[in-house]
Amino acid sequence: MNETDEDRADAWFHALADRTRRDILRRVLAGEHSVSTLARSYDMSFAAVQKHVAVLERAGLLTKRRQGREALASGDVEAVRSVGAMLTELEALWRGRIARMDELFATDPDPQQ
Amino acid sequence: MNETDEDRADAWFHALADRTRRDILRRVLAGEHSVSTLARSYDMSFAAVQKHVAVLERAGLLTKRRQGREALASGDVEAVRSVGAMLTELEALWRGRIARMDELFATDPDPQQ
DNA sequence: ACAACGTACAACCACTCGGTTGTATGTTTG
DNA sequence: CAAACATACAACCGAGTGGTTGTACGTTGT
Repeated sequence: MNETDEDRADAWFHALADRTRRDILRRVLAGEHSVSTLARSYDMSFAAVQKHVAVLERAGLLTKRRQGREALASGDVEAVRSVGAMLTELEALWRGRIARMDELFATDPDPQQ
Repeated sequence: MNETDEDRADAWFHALADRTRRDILRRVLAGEHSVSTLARSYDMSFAAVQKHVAVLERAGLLTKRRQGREALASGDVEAVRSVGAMLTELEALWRGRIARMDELFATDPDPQQ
């Protein structure tokens, strides 16, 4: 795990640590939405929602494309999978602990058997 | 997804959004460690590490048990799996979008066939 | 042309975060 | 018992977060 990976992980988890952003991500994973369409769904200013979208974009969880005056946001499922993969790596460490506990019990007096 | 779930998710992702905390979680998933043992691994005060452990504990990603004067911390793999499951749910939303795109193309002129 | 719309960003504010030091309390060891 | 150790927590501080309003600018519709 190099420094850049940790930077990306910081951005991923920080982006996901806000419920409004998680909700935005759900919507744009399910389908493309303009920023103002998203903004209408929440009880906060357009600017606040626009900043949330920008955080998700900087984290690489969402991409935008321009269509006329609208910015259409789309969720990036590959990034979501990368975050999931990190959690799986954490699980693997835990499985390593179990394996070592097995070793502890497997004090086989006759490894030949 | 009810309010309590969102609260838990906030705590999970916030706890994971710091690289020191992710590193602590890796260690305590791999095996039990006392808080002071963990603290010796990082270039910061004991109090700072103790606070990181407390954040992970409040998020339910780690549990502590007392043994004499030491507090032994252990990672909770079930919580890690719950976080992973949330990411999987996000992926499912994306697959829903693909399914709807398939519907769009499946303009079958003869559904009987 | 011009009004309305959609976006982006700056400036500001209350609050939180990640670190510090200091203090209190319980536990182990000489 | 006294000294050293492990933990917990309060108080503080600079930096960052999540929200606001205001402004600027390109696009669309009448």
